[in-house]
Amino acid sequence: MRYGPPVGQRDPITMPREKNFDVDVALAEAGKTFWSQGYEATSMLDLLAAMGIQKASFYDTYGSKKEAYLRSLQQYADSRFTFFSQLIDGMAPKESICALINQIYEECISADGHNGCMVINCALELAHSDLDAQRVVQRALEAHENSFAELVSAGQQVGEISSELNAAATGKAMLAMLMGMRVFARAGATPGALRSLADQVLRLI
Amino acid sequence: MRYGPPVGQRDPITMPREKNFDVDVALAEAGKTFWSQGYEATSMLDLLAAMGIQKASFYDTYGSKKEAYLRSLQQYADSRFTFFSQLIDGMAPKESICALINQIYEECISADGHNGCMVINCALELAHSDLDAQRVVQRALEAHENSFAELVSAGQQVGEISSELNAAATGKAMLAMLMGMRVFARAGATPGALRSLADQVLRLI
DNA sequence: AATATATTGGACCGAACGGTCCAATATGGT
DNA sequence: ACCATATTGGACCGTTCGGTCCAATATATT
Repeated sequence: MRYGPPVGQRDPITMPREKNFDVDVALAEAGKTFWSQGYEATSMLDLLAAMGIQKASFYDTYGSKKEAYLRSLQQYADSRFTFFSQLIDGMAPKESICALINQIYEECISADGHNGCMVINCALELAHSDLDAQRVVQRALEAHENSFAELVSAGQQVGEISSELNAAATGKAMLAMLMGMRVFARAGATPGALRSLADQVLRLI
Repeated sequence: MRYGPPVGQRDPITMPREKNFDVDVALAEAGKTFWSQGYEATSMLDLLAAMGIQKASFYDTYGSKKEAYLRSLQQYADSRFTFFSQLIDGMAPKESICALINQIYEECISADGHNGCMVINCALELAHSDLDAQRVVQRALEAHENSFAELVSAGQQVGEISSELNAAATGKAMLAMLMGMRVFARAGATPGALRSLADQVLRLI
């Protein structure tokens, strides 16, 4: 509590200088580096170079390397989920599933494809020992799993998908296979192998 | 203190003292540590404590941290492949596939299950930037993929599996789904979720 | 006993690590 | 002009990193 004169206290009338870098943009650049190299293998020098800011600005804004990592991971997960939702907006259930699979396939064979999925990378590197990371990963996987399950269920209701299937289990299975595909991609699989895998996912419905 | 004359020259007749630790056993202990923590997150202190040897012995025997990692990874891949081969020895094709899936499921829910598969862990952490690691990973994945494909093909020949299926693509798909299962396990999935995934793999044949 | 090697335990190395701190300076508001 | 803050660039910190080296000692063979 401060009872005396407002020495050193913020004056609501005079406003400070604003940040001249975009916090989210710089965070995204940090995320790309973490995504490609992993958490441990990324040094502060790597980060600052990618973000284009100085060390003091980094610690003022993000607190620590791990906090920045977790924030960038959450940002990645959120943006991917939003993107996927927009991608299938207005599509029929089965068409949506096909679109999602093809989108992931395209990403796998793209220039960044060998980086795999940042959530999966985190699942294996950090989520094993860091509970905060594990929470983010589990929520992200759960969200995608539920999306697939709901699409399967919706497809069953409109008659596009056999009602014999267990929608929840099938959704989980599709996600698992796509995760395997991401691992294959990061391990350096050929586009042909990845295309084959993408086609096989559809055999689950 | 050293008594007597200074260090003499090597005598090809007199034989040296033998190592009093088992090189492969110590390597396996190192492997367990790498498996659990990953390459970057494992320090030399971690390694030496797990292996029960001194730093000088380590560098005399294994050369460097990375060489030890690659050797332990190869040892892991070899021992797993041998174990799987023995597991299904004498079994029918489809029975073999079921046994392999159940074996992996059991490992996923075991005490070490949250460590996932060391080959997959390496695929995501090191194979991305280290060509030697990538070679080991790709050969291991290829071996398992071929095993599944051959089992599917054999199952087709004896009428256990529909001849409509593409054996190579199906084998790859099964491996991908099991890889996803391993990722789920390392991310902290429940036994029930993993059981569901194991059951879903069989829907591919 | 003599000799050759293995192992130990720790000192030591240069480099890199994540992180703190500060003086100088730039930039926004009133 | 004045003030509050943001940013810079770098010095600096203690720690840990992977790795080297060495003297002392243990263990094998001849």
